[in-house]
Amino acid sequence: MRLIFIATGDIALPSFRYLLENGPRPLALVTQPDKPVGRHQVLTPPAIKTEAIAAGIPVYQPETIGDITEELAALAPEVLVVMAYGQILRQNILTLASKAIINLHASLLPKYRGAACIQAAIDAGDAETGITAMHVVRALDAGDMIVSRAIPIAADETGGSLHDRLAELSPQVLGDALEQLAAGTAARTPQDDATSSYISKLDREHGKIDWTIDAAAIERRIRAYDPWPGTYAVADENGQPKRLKVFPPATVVECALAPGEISTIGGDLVVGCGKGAVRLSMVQPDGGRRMDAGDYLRGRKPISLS
RNA sequence: CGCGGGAUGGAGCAGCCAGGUAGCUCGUCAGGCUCAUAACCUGAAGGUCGUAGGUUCAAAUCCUACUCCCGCAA
Repeated sequence: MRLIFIATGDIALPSFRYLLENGPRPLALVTQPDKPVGRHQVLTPPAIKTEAIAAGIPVYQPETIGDITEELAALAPEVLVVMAYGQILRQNILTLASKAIINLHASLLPKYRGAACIQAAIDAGDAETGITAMHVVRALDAGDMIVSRAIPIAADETGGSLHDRLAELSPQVLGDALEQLAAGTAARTPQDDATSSYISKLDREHGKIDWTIDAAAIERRIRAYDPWPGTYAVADENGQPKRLKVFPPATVVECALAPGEISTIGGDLVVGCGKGAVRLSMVQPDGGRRMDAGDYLRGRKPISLS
């Protein structure tokens, strides 16, 4: 089967490797241009590009994928596989493949269409999530579903750990979908728009903790948003507002504290929430490195969090 | 050179602006007290104050350069 792989995010790496090892070998990889990364803005290629080059797969990095429509058409692809590419595909790309254009999405659709689907599943307290393979249509993540697989979400699951486990699950879903497409037995299950939800892209500001909500919800969010976009509070250190990043694990405890009020009993940092309280174990103050909450309390003297 | 914060015994910090004995909260070790303790008391060990220069009678502190860590922005 003639296949072109379109992906940027690391979540697509295991699926790409799967194709390299088990076939069909991709005719080409389309990925986003190298981007400046980190404090020094070093131009960095996507990891998947590096692997493609090592494997001798041709790589395209157009600013807009529509720019290389002709080059891709010349490869006469039967199937396009898209995963975490980061660009909306135009109509002329959608009709490029003779057989199908499919997308691997990290949720059990129709739940959590959109970018932050992994975080959303943890944040909502879902018992399971998964990978769905579906046909790509013009509406984002709304195409008919081919096949999906689910995995349970652990009690201490973080966005990072779930991302990695879903990445490892993806090749199985991809394999299933390709096999069914080749055999002509692929399902086309329409998504129920009534039960769908859309999750927009997250940025750091989404990580500001609202201490007026339920402690259990805060604990889930701390896990869901780790490592991206991360969660933080604003600590009042003698009248100076200081940003305090918060990392898992956090635990829900019974403690009568007002939202944002802190207790340091026993060396722990316990923060009051709208309902209940959370004990934070790992934090990172402004200008400092990540440390135990107890260490933080030893040197800094926060009055409250907001 | 995108903007900013930081480097001080094992941990987290103060001291720096107005140079003059290395400090705080812990930890570690030894002893004491207690039915008991992440409790309390007593004592001890442990620091080239990131690196290299400079100014000075004298530098953690002032000046210059460098290294490393971190946040923001992307």
